[in-house]
Amino acid sequence: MTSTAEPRPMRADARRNRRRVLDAARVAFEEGGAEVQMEDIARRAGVGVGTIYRHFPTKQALVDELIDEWLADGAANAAEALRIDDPWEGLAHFVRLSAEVMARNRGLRMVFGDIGLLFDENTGHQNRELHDNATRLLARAHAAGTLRADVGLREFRTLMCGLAMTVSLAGPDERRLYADVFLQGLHT
Amino acid sequence: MTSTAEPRPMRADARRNRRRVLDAARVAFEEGGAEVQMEDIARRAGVGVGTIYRHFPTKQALVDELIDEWLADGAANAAEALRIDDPWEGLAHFVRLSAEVMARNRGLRMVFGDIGLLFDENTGHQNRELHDNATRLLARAHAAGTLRADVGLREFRTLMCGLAMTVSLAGPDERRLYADVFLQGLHT
Amino acid sequence: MTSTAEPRPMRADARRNRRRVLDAARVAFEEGGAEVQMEDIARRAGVGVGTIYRHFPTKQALVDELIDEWLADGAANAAEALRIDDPWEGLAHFVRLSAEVMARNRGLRMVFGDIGLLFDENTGHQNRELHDNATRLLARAHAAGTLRADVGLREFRTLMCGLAMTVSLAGPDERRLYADVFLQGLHT
Amino acid sequence: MTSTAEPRPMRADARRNRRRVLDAARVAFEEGGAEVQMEDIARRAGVGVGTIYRHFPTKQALVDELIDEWLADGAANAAEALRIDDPWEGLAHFVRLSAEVMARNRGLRMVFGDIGLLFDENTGHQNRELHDNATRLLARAHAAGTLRADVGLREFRTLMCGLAMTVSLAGPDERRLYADVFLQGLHT
DNA sequence: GATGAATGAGGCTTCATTCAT
DNA sequence: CATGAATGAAGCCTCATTCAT
Repeated sequence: MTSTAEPRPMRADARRNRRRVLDAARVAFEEGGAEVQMEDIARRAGVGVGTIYRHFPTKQALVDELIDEWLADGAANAAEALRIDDPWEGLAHFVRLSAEVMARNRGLRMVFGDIGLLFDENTGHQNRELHDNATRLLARAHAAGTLRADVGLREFRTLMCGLAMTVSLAGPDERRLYADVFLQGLHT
Repeated sequence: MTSTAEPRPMRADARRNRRRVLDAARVAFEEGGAEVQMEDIARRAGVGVGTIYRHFPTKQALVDELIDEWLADGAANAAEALRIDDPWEGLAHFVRLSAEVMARNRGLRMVFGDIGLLFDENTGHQNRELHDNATRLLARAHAAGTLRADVGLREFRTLMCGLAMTVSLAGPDERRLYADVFLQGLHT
Repeated sequence: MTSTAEPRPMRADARRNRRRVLDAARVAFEEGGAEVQMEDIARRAGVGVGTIYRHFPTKQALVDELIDEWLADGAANAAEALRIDDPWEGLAHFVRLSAEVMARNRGLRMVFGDIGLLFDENTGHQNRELHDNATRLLARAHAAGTLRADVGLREFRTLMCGLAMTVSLAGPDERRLYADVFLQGLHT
Repeated sequence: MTSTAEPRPMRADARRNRRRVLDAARVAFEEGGAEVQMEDIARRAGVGVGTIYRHFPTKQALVDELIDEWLADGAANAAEALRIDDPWEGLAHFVRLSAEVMARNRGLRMVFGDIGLLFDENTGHQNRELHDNATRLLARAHAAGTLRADVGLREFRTLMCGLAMTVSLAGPDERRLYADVFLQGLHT
């Protein structure tokens, strides 16, 4: 919602604090699951709770911001994947990059329990760019005849939620295997 | 005081209430996620909170019971699958049946956020029979050369957690598709 | 309140249950302090909670009954003490017997925290006979000049509450010492 | 994070609130016995329940703090008494001062029902200074031949618990009498 | 009559959020 | 602006009492 009309440049230290809070929150959610408390996040960030509330009106708002960052990462990954000419390789690249992002954000998944909800129509979490890029990645693969025809955007998204679960349970060096199994499942 | 430590037959109405609580809890977790309140569960079950606590000392104990039932269902499914002679068909049957069980227990997944944790060494949730039967299902498929060699019990379990997430986001008629994609990913 | 007009003879087993409950309660209060639960008492008595409620409408009523028994014991002790001719020896005998009773009822003290309250005007716990006998015991000792003049019935009672505390903390073989110290303090 | 583990000076208002809570709790326990509720204490202190829990993690912790203050008062009284040269007068002074402290803390006694428990080995409530000073007070009196030889520290403590009960039932102007009777009982 | 399962008001405690310093 | 102390609604659980078996 802060697309244009920047209200105010924000002081350097304020921006730094904001960043620290977001990073601390991501780590905290990862270690503590859904029940991390604002005090924990504040302590990790090295600030007082009050400072968090200066930047985020609500705990939920803080979580929302993390999700938006997650989706933005996804959009960038999809864009990068589109630069690969081969349709299937592009899709595979996107899946592998996404596995990393999803693993890094495993804490968020635990907050919601249900990643799927994040991409739901009722939540405010849509990233147009991600949506568009993913659509094109799938379309190219469909056109090339390498992606199962019965897997559209909706199915792909649902399956990706499963992959998110899987990779978030796996160690860093296992993610590649799981991405491969996943991709094999999608191939015609 | 009953000499040989009989677990006591339990009055008919008590057993019925216990069952109602478990069923109500499953539904409640499904609709309300992890934060359902004991009062909610009680209301759905048509009993007072006290009755829940007579049967389950703790909210967690109630959840644990549901999980144990889940695993027991899994064990039974695996046993049924073993009765199918063809190794791959047996595995496929187990995966499809499991998709049903996992979908029915989607609420529990949300309670934990992390199903993987359930099968952790540190939690009390192991079902020996499920473990043994699954091991044999995989061994048969490996011997027949139909299952990817790099997918052992651990990997299978991790992947199943992903499938649990996927099917719990899907409608009843989509589960078959997701199970198929999953199985295709596992095949050599 | 059940002086005359016995409502009904009460069946033998009913009377026995009543007795068992009272005894179980005394022991339970002693071991568990004020927070013993009705279930505990029932278990110790070997009956169901319902049976307790058949005999005592309220937990408080059960406690009241125990207190009344305590006071009745005290009255009997005082009567016995009055049969000793020597005034001081009579008083001493009463104090020593009381030490036993108070020790046996230590649990009740913990229930109230404040034995003094038991003898308060606002509670229903007066035992006329105890009151009268104690008055006479003191009067005799005062007349003989062996009891401090500044210790009347009120003061004596207050001091006895202290002795109750002391002996309830002491082992069986220490009670005599504490009673002696107590008596020495009262002597002229 | 303050390198040398400073206990932190604590903000002025925080310290004041902590004090208010302790004082309110003392009064509340006195009036309401063991079953005072945290809400009551909070209301009396003019703070919210949360504030109590910021200072004391548990109701029990609050009680513990009051007990420690009680024992610290006792230790100071014993130290003061030791400055009196005459052994018996020193002991007498300690007993009289203690009567005041015990009366002021009558509520705490009711919380436990059993003060003796407070000085038990299993509770964390020992005050080394009180223990040492009391030991010396008794030793001096024993050496002077004015204190009964069969009353050691243990017996003295047990008897003091009785005095605590007595004075807490008495009005302010009666305490002196009860202390005198007590002392007379201890004298050779 | 006896039993123990069911009830539910009420207590202790937590934690997101607000506000004085 | 930053801090962390204060707030209080809300949740889990207990236990005296009631009631169906």
